[in-house]
Amino acid sequence: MWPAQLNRGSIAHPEKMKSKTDILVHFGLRVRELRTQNGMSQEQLAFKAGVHRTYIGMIERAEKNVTLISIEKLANALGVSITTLFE
Amino acid sequence: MWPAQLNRGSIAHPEKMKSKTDILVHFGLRVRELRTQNGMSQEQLAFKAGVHRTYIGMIERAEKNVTLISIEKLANALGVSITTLFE
DNA sequence: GATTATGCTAACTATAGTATGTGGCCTGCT
DNA sequence: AGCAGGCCACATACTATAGTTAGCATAATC
Repeated sequence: MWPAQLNRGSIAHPEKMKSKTDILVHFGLRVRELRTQNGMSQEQLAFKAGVHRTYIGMIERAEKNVTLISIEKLANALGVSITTLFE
Repeated sequence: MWPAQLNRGSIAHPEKMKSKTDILVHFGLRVRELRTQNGMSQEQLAFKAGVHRTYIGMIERAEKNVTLISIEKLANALGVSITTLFE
């Protein structure tokens, strides 16, 4: 269930609060889902993906707007294609 | 034809040259393909996606490592899902 | 020539990603 | 009870760069 399949602006946040964008939330949840399915800790995934260990947590908590190169690294570490990562 | 479907490291670049990562190259080409299919100029796509016009050119030339939020903006502006953008 | 579209340069602000360290929770063992 | 290990969240601070801006150059078409 991806943002593109939801109404736009389905999550309302006052401007004064730190916004958690839909796409980041869903991406983070998907990463966590696949990671735990693979029986990996955040640290193991971080090592395998070649990113910092704290960064995985930030991604899963939708705290960072991850870049395409990092998306690919995560997909590869999780053993899936990028499209699978967004399904 | 995506990097995940190719051998890793298929593009060899000397370290002294600025590296054009596979995923960025393919993403840029895909964006340009869909943009031109839609009959849009870079400026029109930029306006529709809510990014700067020069940035579209940089993306298409694989000069920038685009973030997830910008990927979503581009997908929406091109009228496709993110998975379609990576097919 | 003019117009449209794109490429390029330089500089800027905001933030992605890194790094280190601490603290809390849970589980299992003695 | 205490202890150790595993796991994760969080705070702080840093470097590299994403994305923006303004202006000029180039290319293609009429």
